[in-house]
Amino acid sequence: MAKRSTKKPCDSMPVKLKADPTADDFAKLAWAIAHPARVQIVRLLIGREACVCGEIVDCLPLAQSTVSQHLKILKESGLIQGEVDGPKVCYCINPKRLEQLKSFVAGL
Amino acid sequence: MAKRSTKKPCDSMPVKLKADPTADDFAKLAWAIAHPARVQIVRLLIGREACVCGEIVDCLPLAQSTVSQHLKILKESGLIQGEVDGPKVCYCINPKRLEQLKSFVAGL
DNA sequence: ATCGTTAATCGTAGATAAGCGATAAAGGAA
DNA sequence: TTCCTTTATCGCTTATCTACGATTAACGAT
Repeated sequence: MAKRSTKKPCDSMPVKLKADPTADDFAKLAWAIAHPARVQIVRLLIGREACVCGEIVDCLPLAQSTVSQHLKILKESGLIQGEVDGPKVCYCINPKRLEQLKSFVAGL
Repeated sequence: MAKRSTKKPCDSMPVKLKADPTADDFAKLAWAIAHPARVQIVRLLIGREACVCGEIVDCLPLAQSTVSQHLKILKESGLIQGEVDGPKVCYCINPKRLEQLKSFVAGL
């Protein structure tokens, strides 16, 4: 499978790849779902379209503060959004950002 | 956008989600590409189908030992494979594993 | 104003990641 | 054998993640 001496070196890109903003954003999105709890949160939100933070906490075997941190990470990636509703906060998926992630991966 | 009191609590899943092996594997794959350098390495390998480690080092603004660590992480995720070729090591994408990642994300 | 609920933040501890230089291991060449 | 090349690993430092309990902040209700 592996090509050996027949393969030329980095002809097309002999220079160092600069910090690729695309790769940075890709990695940022991948990082957001690079933890099982965050995968589950994202799936949960996709499945029910919106969910109050407390419900998410009830669905995970994690402390409230820990879930809150995961939600913060997901929010910072842009994958989810939180909307204050009185004393509660309702989280939902950001469809545009999700599509961005999908196209990144599909484009590999 | 956010549903409020009209949305019922976790009716469909009131119990804690157990450690979902699917989510674990998903997170593992996402983790592998959750770093810009690893995104670039994966793209590089997809684009040229195989590449000697030294070439990858030449393409990235990182020390050889650092690149080697990233390659190790990618290898552990199953996304890439390394094949020894004399003193060199030729890396290539594992298509099956890549497809797995794609279907995970597409299935979100 | 006070209480109760909800969620974010603080502080802390332990684990892990990221980066590098230096060294080791393995193979080819002289 | 002795070099030279190539890659993995070690040792180390710094920074970040993960998790938790406790506290704070914000809101509704009484």
